[in-house]
Amino acid sequence: MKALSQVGKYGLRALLYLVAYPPENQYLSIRQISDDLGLSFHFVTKIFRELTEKGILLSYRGPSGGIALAKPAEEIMLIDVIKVLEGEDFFDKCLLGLPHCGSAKPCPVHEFWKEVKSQLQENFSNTSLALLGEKIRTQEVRLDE
Amino acid sequence: MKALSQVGKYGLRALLYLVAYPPENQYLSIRQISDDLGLSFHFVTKIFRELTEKGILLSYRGPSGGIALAKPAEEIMLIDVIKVLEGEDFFDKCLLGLPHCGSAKPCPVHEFWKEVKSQLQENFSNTSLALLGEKIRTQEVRLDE
DNA sequence: CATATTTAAGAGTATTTAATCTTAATTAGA
DNA sequence: TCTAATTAAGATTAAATACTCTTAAATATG
Repeated sequence: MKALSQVGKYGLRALLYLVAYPPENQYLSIRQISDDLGLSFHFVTKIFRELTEKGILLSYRGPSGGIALAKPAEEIMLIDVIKVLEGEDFFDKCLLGLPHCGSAKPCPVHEFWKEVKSQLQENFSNTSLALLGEKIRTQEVRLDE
Repeated sequence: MKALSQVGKYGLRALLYLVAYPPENQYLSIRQISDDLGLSFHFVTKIFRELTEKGILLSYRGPSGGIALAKPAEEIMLIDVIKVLEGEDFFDKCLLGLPHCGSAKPCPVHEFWKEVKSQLQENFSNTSLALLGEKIRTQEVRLDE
């Protein structure tokens, strides 16, 4: 199941890299992230621009410039990132693509799909980048490969 | 969340149409299904060919030809259809696209995503086309729009 | 002020997915 | 046997997504 686009996958991985390995009091360069994760520098740059415009990242140009979190990682929830990268309507879509599907005109799998989306949304709403960053640092989970 | 491709969405809708409104002892033409659901005849034909090759449908050419279920609708589970239309690995993919993600090398959202996929897989495994067809016939749910 | 380093912006290209079109094969019925 | 109705097969086109490239703007440092 391909739930996320490449933008979503790469963006989330690159962002988590920053959260897991933040430079102290300074910016982290996109080049280091993209090289370390084996992602396209230009593609990551484009994705980060979106995150910067939407207030999740700060960016700074010039030598020793780069990007940084705009807020403490404790205050950024996974759902905020997903909604920027995949669109605000990420959790609103009918599994069969029916535009008027809803409680009034449910599609054949509406009720069940609603529950799945709700579970996802709740989890993403309660998971901070800080939590995931910590799991990465302690090597409980991995960001590469 | 775009869980299914157009092939999956159209294919499932078209198949459910057949299940909900089966002609007695005969084939249903693809033209009637695609016209009624407002889908491309050629696209649906291509999708049905796949379902025929994989043993979910029977097809018959010539006048009063068309397609029919290869087995009783009670014996066809949603998961069988999804796996044909979206690939056998539909439930095996890492949310972040990491090829080696698994219990040995989990990605940051592995555990949670595993549960979501498992819930989906279980539901799809326990839902027969017959059940959904009945819901459509009784207008408890809808296939159009 | 010159240069190197970095992100910003957007144009351009490639790949994948979606959809359409054309022709062939099959079959029923007049 | 002819014609119309139907699916099969695959070529072709269109659109969306995924990248890549080039140039501009900002800024630190010598």
